[in-house]
Amino acid sequence: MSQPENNLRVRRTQRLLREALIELIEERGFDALTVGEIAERAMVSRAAFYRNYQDKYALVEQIFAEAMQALLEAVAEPRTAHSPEIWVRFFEHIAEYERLYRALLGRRGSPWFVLKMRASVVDLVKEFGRLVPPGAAHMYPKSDEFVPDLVATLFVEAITWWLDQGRPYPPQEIANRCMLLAGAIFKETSTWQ
Amino acid sequence: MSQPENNLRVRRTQRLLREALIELIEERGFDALTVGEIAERAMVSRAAFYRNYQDKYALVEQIFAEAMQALLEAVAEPRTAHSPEIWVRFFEHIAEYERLYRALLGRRGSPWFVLKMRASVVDLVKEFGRLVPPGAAHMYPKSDEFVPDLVATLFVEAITWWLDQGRPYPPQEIANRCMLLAGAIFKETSTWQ
DNA sequence: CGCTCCTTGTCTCATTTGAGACAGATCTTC
DNA sequence: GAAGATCTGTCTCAAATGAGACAAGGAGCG
Repeated sequence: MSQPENNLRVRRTQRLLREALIELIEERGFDALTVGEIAERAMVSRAAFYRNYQDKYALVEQIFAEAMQALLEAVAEPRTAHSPEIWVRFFEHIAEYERLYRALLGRRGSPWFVLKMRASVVDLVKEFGRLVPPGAAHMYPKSDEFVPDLVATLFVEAITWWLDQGRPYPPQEIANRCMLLAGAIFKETSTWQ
Repeated sequence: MSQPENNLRVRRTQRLLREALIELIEERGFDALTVGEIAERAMVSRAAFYRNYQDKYALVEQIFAEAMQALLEAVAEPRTAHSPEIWVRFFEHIAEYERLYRALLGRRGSPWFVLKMRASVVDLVKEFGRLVPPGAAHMYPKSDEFVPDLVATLFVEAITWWLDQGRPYPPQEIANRCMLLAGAIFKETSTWQ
């Protein structure tokens, strides 16, 4: 259902369905959509939809998974993998996929995505979190799940705000601001326990 | 090959091919394109291309024909069909299909389109030409093919200029200027013979 | 409750398509 | 001009899709 499929027809059908879904989320919101509507917009039969995806959630989940894949790749570039630079890459990725994230995280999306997004960012923060405030390594107890969660919430909130405002400043700057805020959280919580 | 086809797969294939062609004309110019390239961009097999079109010229011809159809419909709206207003509709249509006309008429297009476009506009001018300069009806000998041709050239040239400049002013104004110029031609040639 | 309307998920069969091979044309490059 | 590559246009067969029907399950409404 989601393994790498190299058949051209299958890839095309899935691409058309993905594009149709994003369009329709923008127009009417995810919750209001029916499978038939998505298929019609994609110029694909409803039967073909069900041959490719279990339901509309499976479709959006694939979209999401691919975006996360791309996000990881953007963030894990060798040269930047171990510097605060990764958060600039992070927001550059968001900007590149703006349409997708606006649709999924915005008003017409669903709280569901926000939760999934946050979960993904939590993983990122856990892996790269020590790099957030330059020089603040190991400042929070590694076993503590609360701090990464908090920082991830901050980042997701920042994304939606940033996109809603029409990206008032460049990735570099929003990344810096987020890092400063995250740094403050790190410093505060590092004195706990 | 171009009769109304209501099969969803056929319509989808043709739509994908049309979109791919426009994209590729923008990127590399019409002449440089191969059928295989167009098919690949469209995510359609080369075999499917040939099942739907004789060659790339047939494809672009269909695109062109559909645009002309839309142009005629835009121009022939009942309420405006018999007033100089049609030339405003004309440029509004151009603006709506800007991407298409830029691709076809611009540098990356082909002189071929310019000729086809001019031919279509000649027909328009012949049908509605008397409306160009308000009150200048019947000012040129109807059998004279030269004047409509000249005016059509003027209009096509105006289109490419207008689009290349990024549409410096609204359809209303470019239409007015063209009508004034056409009017001058009409007046001049009306004294001939 | 009962009724209607819509959506879902699944199925079958006809049809369009994709993959790939092919000969011949055309373009490149030496 | 010869050789190698690329493109064209056509073909075959397997595979994915489209049309349409179907039962089941809500959702809205009187």
